[in-house]
Amino acid sequence: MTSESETSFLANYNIHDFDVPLTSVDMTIFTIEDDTLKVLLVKRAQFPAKGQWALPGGFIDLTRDNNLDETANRKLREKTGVSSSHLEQVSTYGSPSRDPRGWSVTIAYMALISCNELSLKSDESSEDVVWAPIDDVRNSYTLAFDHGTILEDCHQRLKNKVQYTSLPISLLPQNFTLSELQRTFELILGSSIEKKSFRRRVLAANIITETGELRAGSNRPAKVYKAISRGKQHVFPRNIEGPR
Amino acid sequence: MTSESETSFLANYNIHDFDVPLTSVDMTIFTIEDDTLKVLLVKRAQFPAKGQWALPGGFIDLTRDNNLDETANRKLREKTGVSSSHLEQVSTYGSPSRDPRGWSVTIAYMALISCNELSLKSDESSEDVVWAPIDDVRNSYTLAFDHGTILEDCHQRLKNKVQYTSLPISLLPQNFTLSELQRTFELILGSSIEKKSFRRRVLAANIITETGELRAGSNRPAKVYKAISRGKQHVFPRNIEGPR
DNA sequence: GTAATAGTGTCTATAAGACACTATTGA
DNA sequence: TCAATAGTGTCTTATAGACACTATTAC
Repeated sequence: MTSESETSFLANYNIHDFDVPLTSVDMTIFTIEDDTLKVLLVKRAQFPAKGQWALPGGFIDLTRDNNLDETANRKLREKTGVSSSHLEQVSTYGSPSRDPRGWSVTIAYMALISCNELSLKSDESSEDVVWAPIDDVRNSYTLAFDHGTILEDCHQRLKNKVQYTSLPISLLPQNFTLSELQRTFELILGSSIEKKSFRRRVLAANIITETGELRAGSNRPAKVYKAISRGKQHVFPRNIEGPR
Repeated sequence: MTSESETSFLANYNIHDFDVPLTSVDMTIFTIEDDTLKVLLVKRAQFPAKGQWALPGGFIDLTRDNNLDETANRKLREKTGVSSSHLEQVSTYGSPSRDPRGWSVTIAYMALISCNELSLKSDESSEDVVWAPIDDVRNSYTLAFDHGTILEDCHQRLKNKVQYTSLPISLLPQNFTLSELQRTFELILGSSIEKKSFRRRVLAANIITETGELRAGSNRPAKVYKAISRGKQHVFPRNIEGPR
């Protein structure tokens, strides 16, 4: 496959002979806490944009990462301690002006995690880490670079996907009740869902199974379910329509 | 916004002090010709993978491109002469092994164009340019790098989108009949669509309008339509289901 | 007239929304 | 008993598939 002259071409090839953009990975990490959809923000401890809020992210480790998903997973682990969850590449952004260091490209990932399986970690790159309610970000946080746009695009992707996939299951702990799942869908969708429709739809899709346990309360106990294949998303052939 | 110390940080920052991946843009350009879905392939005139078939693409021009879409549009123009069409970012790929020059990232775009508005152009980077029928690629072409995977992912995206968007309109000339449009959907979908269902769906969506012309033939002439807003895709709330 | 393709009428099937209903718990 | 939430029965509505039907042209 590799001819003799290709070998010599490669021997003489030096990546630094050309101008290449800076390339990084940024993460929009969603969770649900206190009945609210939240996103992970870090206060940058280093230049550029030192002291500003931003999405967590960083450079590809060329010696360790074997692909972009590994970079994203590494970032997720560094900030949250979580290693598995729904991880999805959303979009890639590039321009000469989005970072003051020059032409830069960032691959944006969206991650969904259950808030009770994690422990937030600051590190040398961030002086503070918070779960910001998504609705507060626009008013209470000024995000560095084009992270406002990236966050909006990821949020929009999540809102779209709640309409035709089972994705929000990844925001819950392993075990959950149908009411909890419905509430999660409603939080993302921003409107209420009719209970019977929701249950029919989810149960007919054959993606969750009863654990046999019951969740007690001062009311009728709810059946506890878990995903049949955790992390896999079901695609429905029809959107949730919402109230008519 | 930019503090005094950030300014000095940037003055001392040299992108070449760090290892950064090679970054490129690759294009999967679809069209329909001879009642067949085809994809544009180029035979590489330069190392690496000289002489192999590949998707058209290349490096970001840091002095001219203002964002990644501009890079993709430039590549599209260089190869086909077309400047406007449906252009959509599909996915970004990165690994140390996908290009022999080292850790590399490529942003993959999908473009849909009408075959009668274009003229294929070879240039110094490609010794040959062809429209390859999508079904022949797997058997008759060995693609360089990971372009086989990229092509499959883009093709899958197109097949998914035909089920719930009006995207295939972008594969036709400005004017078209409903039968031509239906045929286009069927080619991508890989199965027949019931005529009445298709017409109801498309007409109810209010995305095309009669031009007033008729397409003559040795049969009843067909009404000629055009897109109301060319390039914009309609998203249907339900998938095409196909034959029961 | 026929062949061929354009275009319609209308029935059935599927899955969502609406909403009233029953069920089961703790206090 | 009541309050509260879990869970069901069943009617209506919207849109897709099936398929037979009519319409309009060239020859």
